[in-house]
Amino acid sequence: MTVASYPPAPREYFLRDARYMARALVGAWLVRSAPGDVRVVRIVETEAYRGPGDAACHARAGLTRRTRTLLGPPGFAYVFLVYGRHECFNVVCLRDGSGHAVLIRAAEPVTGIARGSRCDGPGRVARAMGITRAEDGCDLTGQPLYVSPRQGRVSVGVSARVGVAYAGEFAGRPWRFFDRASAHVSRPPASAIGLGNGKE
DNA sequence: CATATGATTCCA
DNA sequence: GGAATCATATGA
Repeated sequence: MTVASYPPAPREYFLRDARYMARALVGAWLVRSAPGDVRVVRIVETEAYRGPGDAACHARAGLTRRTRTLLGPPGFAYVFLVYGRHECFNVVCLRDGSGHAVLIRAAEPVTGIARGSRCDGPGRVARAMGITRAEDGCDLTGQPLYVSPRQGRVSVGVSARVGVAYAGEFAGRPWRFFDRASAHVSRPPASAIGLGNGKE
């Protein structure tokens, strides 16, 4: 397999609500293609963040230094630091100023990922792909970092988002999506099907 | 300027 | 179970 097997998605691919974008990204590929550094992972878990009206979305703060790319045009990377140590990688979508984005929460190593390096968990995905805040605002429709659409079918599970308990009624919205067949989802899918996970 | 906290991970 | 660790957002 070469990078040619994973063509970049065009801008139009990103012009949709985060709910649909998040679902579409399950099974899609995230590719880093730079001279001497080719990495590919298969996305298996995502979450939708839906703009200023979503109490869990950073866009609720309005236009600030941090939300500049989140509130920018679709098809670009929104990368932020959480808990002072972990970078989180998001795909901005829908339309310029909408504040919609999809958090990539977990992936499966495909190519160029160091052996033993895990990709389950948003901080780990970013680290495995070498994504830092330096990539914030990066255009995702071409090299060096891009998304390649899913090939084939995927059975997608749905659950509430993780780590957003502070968001009131929005904490329970079923805006997390994952590949039911993947062993690399960051949390047990059991929490997903409404059976509860013993917490919260 | 001061302070609280987080879209998490790692270790005990 | 709890600490780590710092940029951001918010309020004085």
